[in-house]
Amino acid sequence: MKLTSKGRYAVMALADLARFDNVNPVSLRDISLRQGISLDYLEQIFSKLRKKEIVQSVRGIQGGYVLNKNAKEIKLTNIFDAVDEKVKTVQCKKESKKGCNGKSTKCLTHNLWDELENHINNFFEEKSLYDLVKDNSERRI
Amino acid sequence: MKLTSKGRYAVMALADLARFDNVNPVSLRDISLRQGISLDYLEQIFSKLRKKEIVQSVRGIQGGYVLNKNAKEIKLTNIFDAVDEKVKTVQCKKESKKGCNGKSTKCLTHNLWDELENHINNFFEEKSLYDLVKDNSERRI
DNA sequence: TATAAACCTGACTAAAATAGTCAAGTATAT
DNA sequence: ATATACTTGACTATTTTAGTCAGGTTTATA
Repeated sequence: MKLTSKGRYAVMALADLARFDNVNPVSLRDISLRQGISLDYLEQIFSKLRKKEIVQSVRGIQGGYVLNKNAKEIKLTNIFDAVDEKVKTVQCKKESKKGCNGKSTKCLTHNLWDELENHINNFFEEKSLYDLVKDNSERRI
Repeated sequence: MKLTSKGRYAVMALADLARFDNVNPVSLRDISLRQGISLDYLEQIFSKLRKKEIVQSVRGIQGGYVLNKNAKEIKLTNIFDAVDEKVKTVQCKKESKKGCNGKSTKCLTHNLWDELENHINNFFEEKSLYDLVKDNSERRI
């Protein structure tokens, strides 16, 4: 059970962006250098973030990305959703909800996995990008 | 972020065991049939569970496995730990705790991942095998 | 208006993890 | 005796991950 780099990088990059986007757009190159994430990989990630309207792009020299919403309105859920970082506990979801293929003993633990998924997703629902940067605002230059 | 089959199967198999081990040891073959898990794979899993003293084996005809502790004392944490299902959110843990390699901007999100790990692990600490089977005891034959 | 910075896209791939299978045993109740 | 069931270790196909690579397009500014 682990978080993938894609989800982790997305949050790291947006946290970085949230701290530095006050004046100008932030270039991926800067984020790449500060966070130690490959530029090419960042481009993939930001392409998805843009499609989900979490960030906005500014092309050309001095271009980059800016947040498309207030940092308080961007939940971790939204970020993970954008980059396809899903919380999956069990496959049998798509089948009939009760009994999982009719074998009633099979999914003794079905409710457990549901609870676990909810438990984790609640965490992501409660945290916003703002929650991350406010704690680090004293580091701001 | 997903739960692996190994962890999931371990819990499913133990829940099955907890329901049926009142009288006799439960054979892996029975669990395999009821839960739809490959026998060979179950053997790998139970080998680990036995080493961690979560179950006890009984050899020979009519043999099988029994729980080695009261179901209330077996937490999901213990199960996942036994089969190496770990909750991992971030790699930089092993390095220096502050700043992650000295780059102070890098781990803006470090605390977040710690919180997430704790959040998930708390869930596993709170749930015991008994919690699973008590909810399903009315299904018992 | 040339040009370099920076965004944009899709295809490709090496490495790691996963989810098993397979083979060859050993122990013991009946 | 012997069938049942545990025991162990090696092996492997598939999938996922975590990127790289190549080739663009856009636009501020000198």
